Amino acid sequence: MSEAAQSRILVVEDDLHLAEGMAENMRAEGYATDTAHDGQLGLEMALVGDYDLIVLDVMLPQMDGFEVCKALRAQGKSTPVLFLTARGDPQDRVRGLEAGGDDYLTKPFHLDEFLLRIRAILRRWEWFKSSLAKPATSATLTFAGNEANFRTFQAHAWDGTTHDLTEKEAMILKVLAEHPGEVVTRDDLLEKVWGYEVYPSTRTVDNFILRLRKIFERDPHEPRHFLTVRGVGYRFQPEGDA
Amino acid sequence: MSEAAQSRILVVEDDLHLAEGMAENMRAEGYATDTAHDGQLGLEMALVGDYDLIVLDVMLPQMDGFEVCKALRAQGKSTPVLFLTARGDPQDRVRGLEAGGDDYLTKPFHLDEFLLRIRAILRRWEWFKSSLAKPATSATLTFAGNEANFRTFQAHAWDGTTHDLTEKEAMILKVLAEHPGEVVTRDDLLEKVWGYEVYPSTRTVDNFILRLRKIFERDPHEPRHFLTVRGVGYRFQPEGDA
DNA sequence: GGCCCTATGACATGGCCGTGACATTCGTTA
DNA sequence: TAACGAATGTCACGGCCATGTCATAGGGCC
Repeated sequence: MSEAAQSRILVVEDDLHLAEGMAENMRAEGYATDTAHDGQLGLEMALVGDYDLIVLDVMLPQMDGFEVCKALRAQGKSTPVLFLTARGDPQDRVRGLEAGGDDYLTKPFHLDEFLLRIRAILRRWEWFKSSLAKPATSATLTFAGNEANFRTFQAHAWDGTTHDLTEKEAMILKVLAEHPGEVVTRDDLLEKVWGYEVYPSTRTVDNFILRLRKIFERDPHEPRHFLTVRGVGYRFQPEGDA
Repeated sequence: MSEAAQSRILVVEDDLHLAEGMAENMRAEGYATDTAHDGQLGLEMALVGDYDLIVLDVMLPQMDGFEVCKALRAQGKSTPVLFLTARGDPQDRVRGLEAGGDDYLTKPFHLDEFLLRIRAILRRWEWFKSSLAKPATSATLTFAGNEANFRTFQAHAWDGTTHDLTEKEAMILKVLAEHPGEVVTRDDLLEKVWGYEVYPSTRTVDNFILRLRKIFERDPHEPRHFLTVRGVGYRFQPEGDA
């Protein structure tokens, strides 16, 4: 598993045996895992480390899982949290969601299910999907006679042609569109679309910009909407000047 | 809650007070509820009535919940069952699943949690059944010379052939058809069709897409209606382009 | 026991994405 | 203003992974 895009997971669980077991299995799946055995330490690590997911036991020494999660959120950390709880306390699920958790699993659980949840949470484009959830408008981007639909992954260009967008194309377009007129760094794009600590070589991003230009620009060589800001990144300009 | 497609729920619980409390709350949520206070009666009602969900206490006079469930299944009833059990017996969950139950909740439980589970279980079938309930049109899907009837589970393909759809085939088709043109994730399909907490391995979904293509596509190798969006999911396109 | 439906694994395949090479443009300096 | 270096534009190739596809196993029901 030599994935460059290795997800970093923090396991906060006081049962050493269980913690190590989970960590082991996740490593086998290609995740990079750290463990903490009490809430206090867990919180510190979560705050400092740049994790993609935190697996958080509810019953913990020092500080229980809910508190850890709340503290995290209070500090502005939005790392996804998967709660683990012993069965028998039906309120846990509700409390977990209230505390800002993302998912919830009761012990004892099946390993398969555990890994499935993790995978589900880690999907890069959770943000992408969730951003489409509510306002119907946000699922669509319209500019200069172009129209891109993030739900259908289809785009209708100004010249009447229709294009199927790929996953990355759509995501990059969405990131840019979310900051109209602002410069978006390559690193911003990489982080949003590819995830933390993934740095495909530099040309990669350019290539996708290139493709977007080819689809949406009247003259790809003379871009009016996907502008380069030399040394910094790209800027999306919905209203092409005359 | 004036849903025309009101879900019918049977509560089998010997604690009269608790039973009435649950029924009350569910009614407030818009469900139609009946109650039975022992296993024997519960089983009879379950067999006769057309319920969408049965909430089944494990500890019951006459006949315990597991037996009721087993008997139900033996009679070919596949109504979803939510078990209620007093805390303390870790094996209950396993026994419940073995008996053919769908979910499991330990007493005492939080009302929110209870309703949450109910909603989750019902969601699976509710949408399917309710969509068939009223407008005759919605029970039928027509596209590109194909016609599928979700009430009869029969499909007439463009080439004149007739196919009997299986349960899963029909449900997957319906999920896709409800979001024409939109990309539907595998996870979406799994959740909608299989229900939460059930995650068949990845290839399963593909196989059903394959079968749908074989039935409805002129050239299954060159699909025009059941399109793949690599890395994301599938998209149903009623109007095949020329 | 036999049938139908579903789930799973193995293998083939095709497309997306990443990479590097080269061309080109921009900014900077003298 | 010309020249040089660096950043970006652009293209084409190839690997890898998601999907297509099939055959088979398992499970429930008759």
